[in-house]
Amino acid sequence: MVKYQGPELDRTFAALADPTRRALLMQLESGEGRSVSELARPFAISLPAVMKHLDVLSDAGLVSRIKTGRTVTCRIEAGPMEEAMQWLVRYQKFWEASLDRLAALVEESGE
Amino acid sequence: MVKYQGPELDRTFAALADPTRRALLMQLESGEGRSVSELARPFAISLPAVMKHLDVLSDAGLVSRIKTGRTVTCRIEAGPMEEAMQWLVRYQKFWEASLDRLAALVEESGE
DNA sequence: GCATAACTTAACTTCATGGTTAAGTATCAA
DNA sequence: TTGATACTTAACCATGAAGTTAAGTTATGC
Repeated sequence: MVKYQGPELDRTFAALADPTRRALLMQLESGEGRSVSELARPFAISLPAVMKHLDVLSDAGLVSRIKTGRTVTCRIEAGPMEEAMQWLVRYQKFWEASLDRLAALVEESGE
Repeated sequence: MVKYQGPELDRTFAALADPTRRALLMQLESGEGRSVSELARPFAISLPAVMKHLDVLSDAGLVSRIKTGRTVTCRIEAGPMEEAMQWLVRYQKFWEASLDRLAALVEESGE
């Protein structure tokens, strides 16, 4: 019973492929919500450009937005990252020589 | 001393965002090398199209190619995936409530 | 040496992405 | 009620990504 996770993984990895979007997620790392303009402030690009990045992130399910009055609060939604990580874990054996305990433990518990 | 890992992560995540490329990597999962045409066979797309995907994968450092005579043997290089995974790990706390052993084990061994 | 197999390169098409500016819609504050 | 704040939408542009077909190289095998 394997979930059909193709398109979701596509969107997740694609969303994470952009440095601006990763920076946006990093701003949300504290777990506290932030407004769109607050998120946009550190960047040199226009507000609409940031909005598009937020669209990509929420299409990928990585960010949720709630409007309260005129401000929109963004929050991180890490669920899709879990799938991405599980995809990567399958290849861990290939770098585990240079890796620490993590690989060993996963391997150990895997079977 | 944090490595400047932006562009590498860009390329890694971008390479993983395509289902054809993920399928190519999955074919290399056994660890044994495979020729280009062997890799291309399962796909409905043309050989040059597959070649371009292999270019993206090797630009991202995820695949190495060695030419022997007229055949090119491809092998998986998982190094860059480790960085990607380490990036994702920072967000693990956001989904760990709903996660299985993996999270628990990583957490346990992590500190 | 000649045909075929295994790639590679080139030229082209189409569509998505990431950016812009300009104008539009709410909402809040005075 | 008017003006500023906070976001949204629209229209546009340049670039790059993913595919195609066609032609070009370079080995092998007979």
